[in-house]
Amino acid sequence: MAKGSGLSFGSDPIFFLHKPTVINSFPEDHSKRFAAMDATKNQSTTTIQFPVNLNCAQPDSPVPDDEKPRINDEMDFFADKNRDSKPPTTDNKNSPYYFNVNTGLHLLTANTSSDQSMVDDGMSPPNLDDKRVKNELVVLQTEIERMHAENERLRSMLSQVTNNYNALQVHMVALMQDQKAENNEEHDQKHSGNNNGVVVPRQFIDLGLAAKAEAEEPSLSSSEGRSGDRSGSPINNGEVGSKELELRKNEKKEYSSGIGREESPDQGSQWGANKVPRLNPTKNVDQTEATMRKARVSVRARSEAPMITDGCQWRKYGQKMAKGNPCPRAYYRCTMAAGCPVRKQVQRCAEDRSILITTYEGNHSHPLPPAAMAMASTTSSAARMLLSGSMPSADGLMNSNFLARTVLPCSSSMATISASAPFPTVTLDLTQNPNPLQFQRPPSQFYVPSPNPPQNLAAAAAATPSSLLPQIFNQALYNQSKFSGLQMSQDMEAAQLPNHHQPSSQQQSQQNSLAETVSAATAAITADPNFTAALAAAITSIIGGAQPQPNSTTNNNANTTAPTTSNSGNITTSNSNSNGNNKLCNSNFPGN
DNA sequence: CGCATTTGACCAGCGC
DNA sequence: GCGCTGGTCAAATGCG
Repeated sequence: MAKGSGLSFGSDPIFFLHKPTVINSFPEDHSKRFAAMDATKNQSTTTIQFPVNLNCAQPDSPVPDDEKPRINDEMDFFADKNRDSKPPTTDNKNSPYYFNVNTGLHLLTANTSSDQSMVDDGMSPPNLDDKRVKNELVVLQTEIERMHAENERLRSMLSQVTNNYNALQVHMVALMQDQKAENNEEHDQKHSGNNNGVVVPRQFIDLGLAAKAEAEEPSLSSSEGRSGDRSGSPINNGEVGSKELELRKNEKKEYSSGIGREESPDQGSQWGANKVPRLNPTKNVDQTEATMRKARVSVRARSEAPMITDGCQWRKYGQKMAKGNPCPRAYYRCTMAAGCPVRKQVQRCAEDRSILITTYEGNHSHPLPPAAMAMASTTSSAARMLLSGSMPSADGLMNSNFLARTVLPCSSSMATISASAPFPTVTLDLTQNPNPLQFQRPPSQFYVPSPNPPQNLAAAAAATPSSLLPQIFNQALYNQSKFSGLQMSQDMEAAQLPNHHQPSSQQQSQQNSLAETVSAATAAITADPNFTAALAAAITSIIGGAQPQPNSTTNNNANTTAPTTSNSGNITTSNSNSNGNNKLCNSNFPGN
């Protein structure tokens, strides 16, 4: 089996393996060994689907002797059906042409039916022709170069697929949004008398649904009085920045006077929108549904850094002491674009302060750098799956499994989905290796066991010092080689979903594969920001996408606004004020 | 001086 | 109604 990684595009076989029957191109005794091996079946052609390897040897790197083909390397040789030229020999012009995926070396084989003499005894030394050997060397050189080009082509193809995947996500979200909006409009016309026919412009959604859910909330359909809302539509981002202060003041007045607060939780106050009535049976169904849509994605990762690097820029707007945790909770909002509704909370785990808990809510309304895209894709996908399921029900459980195994396959052993909280939360626990204890979870949480422990790249990355980075990537590569099998199981699970939730099988397998890659990348990135840059670069090379923006991944503090001055390791909790509320840490970041 | 952070105040939801 | 809690605001402060 090839030792490198492989990537399968869906179920379509790309390369086929044919066992060579006659070897006449290697000066060593490999030809003899291959011939002996195939003497009894030299007419057979075994066709095995096999993924193409994207990490073949570089053309100008010498091939050590121990990497030259061995007898058990037979599986490493691929018939290259895409080659556009035949080797310059006359007796094998109709033969399949093989290359070793590990070394880049090629085997030339004779026609199996016309060159029987070379395989009969299997022990005689090869009849080497110096001229032919030279020719073969030239061919090898050419082929190595060709493979390099092919490698680049495949990378480009994969990059294209990645882009298509993201585009599909956006498109699907848009379609779902349109459909939902139509339903809401019908509903509003039936049940709301204060709409006045005002149609609120739909907000642009980047990757996820949470912001979409905001737009879908019936309350926004009656937000006429909030037209000056600072959140506005992200489409108008350019205006938001200059008028934000004024709008905030106006909003504050409305906020204080209670105008529209209940009915129009604005996007900019998305986190604050949590203050809208929680799961209250006395409220109408739409409000409950809207509440359920305010999904959060929480990431638990071991990190000494004050904040995990997710590729986005954040501005701290508050810090509070939370009940039951001596570590303060910090509140951040995304500042990569004015009006971006995404917020996050950062807090140390009370039980284990080496664990950093980052909770995201909302979806970015602006383009993201690749590093941020990984996180956004994972979190928004998690939220999407969460929102699409009816959690307390059996169906919800099923969908939750589907979530963890499709959207979050790499961290499926650490994915918890809480339906008991006022707002559904997906928790990605990147701090633990899979073990039986992981099942000791509160009954209110659905815990998703790992179907494939080797996929726990996240846990490996989280628990692994940076010195073991190569192993992480080896695992990632190994993980990629599992794609075909994963897709199969995922497709089987997908079959349980209603038809209208299913993309085409090709789209699904494509999305699943890429989602896994993205999830793996995200997990690795979030696990330890100390080697984020290396991870991001390597992951990017794996998925063949654009290189991360230099300042988005190489310096944790350069692209975030995380405090950098309070790394003393001390935790200082101030005394509570008069009502015991709003305890604030004095110049202490929650991560310390 | 501009920007980010800090931090006291404020508000809403919830439980009693 | 009251107190507790979570979340946010915005003036004050710090920093480059």
